[in-house]
Amino acid sequence: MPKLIDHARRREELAEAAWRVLLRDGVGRVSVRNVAAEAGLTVSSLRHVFATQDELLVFALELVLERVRRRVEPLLPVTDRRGVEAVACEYLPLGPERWAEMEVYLSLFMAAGTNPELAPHRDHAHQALRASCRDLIEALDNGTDLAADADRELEAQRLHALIDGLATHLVFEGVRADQGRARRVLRTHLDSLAA
Amino acid sequence: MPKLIDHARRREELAEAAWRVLLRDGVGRVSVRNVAAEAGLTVSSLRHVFATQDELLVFALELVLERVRRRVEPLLPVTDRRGVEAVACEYLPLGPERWAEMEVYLSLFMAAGTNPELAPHRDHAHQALRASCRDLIEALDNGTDLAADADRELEAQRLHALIDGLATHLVFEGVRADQGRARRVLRTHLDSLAA
DNA sequence: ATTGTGGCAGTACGACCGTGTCGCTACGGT
DNA sequence: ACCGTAGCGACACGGTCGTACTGCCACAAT
Repeated sequence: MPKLIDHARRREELAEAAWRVLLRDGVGRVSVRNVAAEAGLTVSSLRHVFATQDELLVFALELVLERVRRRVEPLLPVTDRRGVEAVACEYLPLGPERWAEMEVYLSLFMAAGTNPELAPHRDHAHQALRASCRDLIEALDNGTDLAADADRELEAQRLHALIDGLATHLVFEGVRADQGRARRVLRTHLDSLAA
Repeated sequence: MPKLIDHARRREELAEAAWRVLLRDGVGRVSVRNVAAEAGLTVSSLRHVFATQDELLVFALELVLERVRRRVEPLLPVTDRRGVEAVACEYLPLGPERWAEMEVYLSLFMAAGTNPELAPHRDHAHQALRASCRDLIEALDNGTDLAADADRELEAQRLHALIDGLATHLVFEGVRADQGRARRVLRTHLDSLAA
């Protein structure tokens, strides 16, 4: 065997290079050439690790999802109102790094509309966030922070939509959007569920 | 003067051809060549009307916004709870045609992140929808359908986020998403504002 | 010392891109 | 009847794209 490479590490390096290209030049410029150049490698090296462009895009999306999972996991299981807010806030792009992740996430989500390779990963992430919202509503219910007559499934969908809407707005409004405002909207929403 | 063309009409035809290309092949395939072919014209004809690709994209976005304005305008001014729900529902992509418009809208919004020509139009549309949500909350207030201690501006932002979140979910979930569900979530939200 | 192979560089191919430019054609204004 | 010009067809230029392919090189295994 000749020189060996840490494949997992290189995959992450290339995916992060893909993020930077996407953030700087848009999802349409995420080509194997541009990403390889951004990572300081040749196209051949990139294609040793990602045989096709789609593999690269899929991994770049999965890396975003994994980063979010990694942040949320230590906060589980959620038992009280405070925990619900902590997890929900984790889904919002608060801070430049998470803002960048959200931009990548949204761009690849839109790209999944016409990219069959991306679509299953988008759907899985969408359903996972929906399930997480169900858990959050469930936690509020156990903690008596949810009105007795509330429709749990419907409230999970409402929370899911609100989180994605707030996140989308933060992306649209740029890195320097008012993040405290988004937090306050989320807090108000959670408060209103108890009434 | 030689043969004359209805410019306004042709601009709309070309913009709708651009929509079809975007929906079928993705925003990355909205090139002057593809759009011209979709409209059954030559590139030269297209470029007689839209000198550059950016002009075409901007007009395609503006056409979406104008269609929405045209639908909402006859519902104004909003005075009661019923009117609020009618206008808010108009912002959701209920039905295949509006679903397509929303997909175009979202795609071009994301593209605006790295396209300076598109960015002002995105910002204007974003602020216009925010203003409309403010009006809706105001209407609820006048009709005593808003809790007395509610923060109007914050509630406008919450409604805005919920609408965009629901709309985004309907786009993600495809044309055959459960639109009645989205309606029910919206109704529940408006109901909750009175409590 | 030989050898097989992972890693990487370079090049090539065919396709598509935005845009500029030239020239023809047909028709409205005179 | 003539003329200018809007409309449009065609082509070229320089660029980027994904991907395939060849060949070199260093090093682990033998």
